Amino acid sequence: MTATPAPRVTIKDVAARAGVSKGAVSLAFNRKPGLSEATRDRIFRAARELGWAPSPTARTLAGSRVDVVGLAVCRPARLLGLEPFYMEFVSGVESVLVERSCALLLRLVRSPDEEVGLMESWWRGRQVGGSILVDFRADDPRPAVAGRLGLPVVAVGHPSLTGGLTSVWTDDATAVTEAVRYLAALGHRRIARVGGAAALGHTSIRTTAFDETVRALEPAARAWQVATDFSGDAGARATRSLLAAAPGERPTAIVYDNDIMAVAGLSVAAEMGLRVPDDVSLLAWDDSQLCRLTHPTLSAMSHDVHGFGAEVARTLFGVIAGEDPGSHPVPTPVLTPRGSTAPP
Amino acid sequence: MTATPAPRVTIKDVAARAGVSKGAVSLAFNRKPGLSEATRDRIFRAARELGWAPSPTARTLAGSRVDVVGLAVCRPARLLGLEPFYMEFVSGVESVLVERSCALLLRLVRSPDEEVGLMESWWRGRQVGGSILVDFRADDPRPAVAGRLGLPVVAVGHPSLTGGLTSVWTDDATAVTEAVRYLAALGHRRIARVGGAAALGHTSIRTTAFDETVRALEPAARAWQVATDFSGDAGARATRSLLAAAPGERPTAIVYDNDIMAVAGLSVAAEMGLRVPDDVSLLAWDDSQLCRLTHPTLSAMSHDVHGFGAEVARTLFGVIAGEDPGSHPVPTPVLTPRGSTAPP
DNA sequence: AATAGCGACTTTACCGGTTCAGCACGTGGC
DNA sequence: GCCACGTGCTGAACCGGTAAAGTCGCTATT
Repeated sequence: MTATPAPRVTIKDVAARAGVSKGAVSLAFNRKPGLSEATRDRIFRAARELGWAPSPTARTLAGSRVDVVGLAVCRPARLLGLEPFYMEFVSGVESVLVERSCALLLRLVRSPDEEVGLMESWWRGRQVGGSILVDFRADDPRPAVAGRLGLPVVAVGHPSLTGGLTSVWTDDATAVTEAVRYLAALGHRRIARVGGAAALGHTSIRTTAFDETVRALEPAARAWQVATDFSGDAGARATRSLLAAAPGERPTAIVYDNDIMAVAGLSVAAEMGLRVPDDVSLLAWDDSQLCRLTHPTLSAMSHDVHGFGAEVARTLFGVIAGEDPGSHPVPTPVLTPRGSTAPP
Repeated sequence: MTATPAPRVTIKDVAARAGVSKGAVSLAFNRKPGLSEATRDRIFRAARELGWAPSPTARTLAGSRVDVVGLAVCRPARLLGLEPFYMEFVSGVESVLVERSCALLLRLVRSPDEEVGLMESWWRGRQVGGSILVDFRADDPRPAVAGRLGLPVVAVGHPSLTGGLTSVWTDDATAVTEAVRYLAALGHRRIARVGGAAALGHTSIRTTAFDETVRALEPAARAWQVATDFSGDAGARATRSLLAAAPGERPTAIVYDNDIMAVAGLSVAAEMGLRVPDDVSLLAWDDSQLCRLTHPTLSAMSHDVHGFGAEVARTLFGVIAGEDPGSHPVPTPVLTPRGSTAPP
């Protein structure tokens, strides 16, 4: 690694080769007016010949835009690794960033406070030109912080949670309603839901929607809901306790807030000697490939997570460009019936 | 988002407040000698009062180190999301980076060529101070590129693959041998392996080790190996074709190269009416939480992926600091027997 | 007493771009 | 023939730091 000292080529070299000043090179590379076609061409040719590209660092320092967007994720790594959602989401974000040769700064944080600190230091230090905010909670401090700093952000979450920030969101309430209606249509009257982390805003939205839908559907129907931490273990525990009731008392259908927990639920059912879907129907959420790998395959509320990430990135560029705050719904998750749901 | 124009505070403000020159502030913040305790204290106090921290961008431009490390991953996003391995690995890397307030630049690329291009532009543009290289292939171009550029890197992979670069690796060959010996000790004589992507170096290492171990063990034993793309679907397909043979001909034990494929295999066995582990034993690799969520639970070759990532990051800092190339083995994956393996 | 040496800072020159005031030149109007 | 103006480009200042060379006062040496 004591290799070549790397022959750095700078704007000055390009300018010299093209026979112009570095100011001209700058103008050319920022597509600004004030240069003749001929000069512009000469500059680009010189740059190509020398294999030069403007240094993002210097550009940033000189006060123009920053080609990096930040994403801080606040969940234990153990869970993150398992949630197919995140990597898929990130890849969607990337797909748009790449087009604008923008990079993604990723950070796993351990607490919301740490995330707020990171927003501040990233922005103050001009490390990012904007940020993606996920996992909104009730009374989330981030909208205020972003506003105070003037940091361009897009919030992933329902507008009711994101305090006036530009948001991109899926209509969880409608999706929950659709899920419950589907199970009810199959004849289920005792429906349970294994929800995600109670502190997260979208979890409460789903919880409320679930409750209302079940109640509206039929006063006699019963609903249970359990909060978890999204982990498979928690999903297994929740399922076990739901299914431990007497046959006439226990739920005949369970909805899960992600697919990992649904997989765990499937295995708990097997372990307890219950057949899926004959004895109990299971419905997953997010619908990663995992849902098609189990036996039986898992019915799921599926949505295009990659596209979701892409939309978030596009929206962020809008915000950075100075667009007014707005609300950007993406398509509602759609029910994909497979082998784990059937009439009771 | 038209908020406060952000009152940037710079080294000059701190210097003024502490009554010194900005050079002195720089000395203080880089813990260099040449300042009295008293002055140093005054400077730090001033900085604290103003909430100032040095701008990484300016530091980078001024030619000192870059506090960013790069990681380009070249696999389809669809697969990445599913491999618990990656996020876990990333979180391990992060855990070390955070201590040095270093950031991780993550990029998903579509081809090895694109990755090489990225290495060059990252390094030329001083976007990263070093890089982590994963997924080595035969005749991988990256060692040469890194050498030519003088880019500090650490290669994740067996030294035989990483062309003299500093490497961090797990002893896959030994682990495969242990896995096979274990299955043989249980009494299995027809053992199959569902491997990963054939193009990857560590896949061939495992393939060779598997072959040799089985052959050495007992000339009469039979071994099958199938290459896949690591996806659950491919794992399912491979399992299906392995188990389609007549009862006396088909393998009684299958080793998988990751846990997703093992989960898929489990479901294929169920779908074909075979009991696990009575009719066929399954052994997973990587051992994420997923292995404990299935029914039966999956026996696995498990290793500390988080710790692996951390070691990689530590090693990278060593390389950046100028250490000579070296080989850093991390503990060999260890067999964790669970419910999916038993005598035939 | 002159000088060397050192500690504690300050000065100054970059790093690689962006930006803007200014300048030379050609053109059209009167 | 002179002036105003637009075009095309240059030069210098600046962004926020780092690093090497320079300054100054004081003690130790010869």
